Amino acid sequence: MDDPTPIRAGTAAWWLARTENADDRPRRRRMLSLELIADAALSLLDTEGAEALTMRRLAQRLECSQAALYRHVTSRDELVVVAMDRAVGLGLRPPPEGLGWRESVEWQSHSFRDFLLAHPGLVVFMRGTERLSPTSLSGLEHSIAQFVGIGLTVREAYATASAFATFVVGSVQFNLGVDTADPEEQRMRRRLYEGLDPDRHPILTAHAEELSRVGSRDEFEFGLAALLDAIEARITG
Amino acid sequence: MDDPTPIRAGTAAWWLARTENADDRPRRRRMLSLELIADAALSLLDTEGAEALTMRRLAQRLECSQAALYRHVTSRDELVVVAMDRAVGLGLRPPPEGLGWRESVEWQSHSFRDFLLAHPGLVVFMRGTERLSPTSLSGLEHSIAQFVGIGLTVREAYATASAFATFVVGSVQFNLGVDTADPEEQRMRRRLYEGLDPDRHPILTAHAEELSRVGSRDEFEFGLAALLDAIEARITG
DNA sequence: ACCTGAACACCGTTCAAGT
DNA sequence: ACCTGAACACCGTTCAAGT
Repeated sequence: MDDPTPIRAGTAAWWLARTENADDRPRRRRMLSLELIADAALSLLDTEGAEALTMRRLAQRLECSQAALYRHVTSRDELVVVAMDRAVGLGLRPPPEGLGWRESVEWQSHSFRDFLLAHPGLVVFMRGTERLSPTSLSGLEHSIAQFVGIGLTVREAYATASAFATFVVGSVQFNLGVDTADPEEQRMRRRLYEGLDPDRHPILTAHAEELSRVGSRDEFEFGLAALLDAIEARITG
Repeated sequence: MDDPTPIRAGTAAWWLARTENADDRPRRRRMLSLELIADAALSLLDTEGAEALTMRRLAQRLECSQAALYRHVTSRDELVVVAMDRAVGLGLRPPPEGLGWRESVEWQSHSFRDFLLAHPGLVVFMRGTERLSPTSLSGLEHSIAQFVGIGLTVREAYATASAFATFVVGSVQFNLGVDTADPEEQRMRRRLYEGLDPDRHPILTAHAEELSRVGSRDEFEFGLAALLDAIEARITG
């Protein structure tokens, strides 16, 4: 009696069905619960990395059978979305009181980035499917309100809030493969730049040493400052 | 006689070894080559999606055994990095002549984004490990030169070029899970917003219809304009 | 010298069979 | 009503055995 065309996890329809049915869902006491599974998934990601998130290892950690997991979750994809919803809840921290809008947005961006960097196992799974979760929507509402408060239209505020989220998550994601802060990686990078053909790469060869030390952090700071400047320009004139 | 501590694909050391040894590597005529494998991988990604990139299916497409692939590539990870290098080569198009710097950067950003959107299967695999490939480094040199030409320091130009790459790839990546342009998705999103608690979500409920139509495109345009404005501000003031 | 079949240790998911 | 063992159809990777 399952739905013949299953709804893909993370779509609006999926989150809609989830929030609408929240109250009628059976709430018997059980050993296993969706929350317990999602939290176990997050701790698995933290301790053993992204590749370790398998149904087998999760079941092992929860001391149940693999099949038992499918009682609370229809697929691994769905589990991932639910786990990311929880992760967002853990990562979003309210900024300290009394900051101006710029410092506040800056603080929140850094805070969420630091959270992602501290939990690299999560990052691969952040694909935007957690954006409509209750947790994310609370953050979104708050973020839009902040931007409307300084003079943006609702629509602008929404796009702006989304762009910040996209940039913060995106910049961590696009730098996952390689650790640019690692001195050994920097040394190798320098040798790579130095060894290029100077005719075809005049700048990279000439500034090999300096450029080998520029990393994902610099990229992030530049982009963040740019986004903040753009808002400032828009509201002042 | 293999290296006891294998070098991770995509690190500077890996690209270094690859470019330094390029000339001594045996160049016998073979049916199979690294380029052929990488291109087959890309076409597999295009026609069957990201999950279809397996060694088995690739071997099937190339009419060889799985084991034969490991003669040209030490692991699936390495294959992915090589394939992404080729993808970057396909995606980077030189801008039309005669554009100003702003229009040129804008054109390049849109052009690469459109490439990624047209080949969604690739995007998951863009994790920054292809940044040091010969193809990417050519693009980087060109991009830095462009920014130095309008007055940025070499270091700023490097961070700026990286931030653009990060933002373009990141924004596509963070919107992979859900198609915000799909009318059905928009309709569901509207219902989701409308159904929220108006006390806790005053803006989302009040502007549900308008906000349900804002998508990843708007995010991207806002962020791109912000980055461009920031450069403009830096060089004029 | 080059390639392959077959195996190994894993996956996600299902379902008849148990209690 | 709930849970599980065992199976199914897949993975990436290795290697003895072939030619």
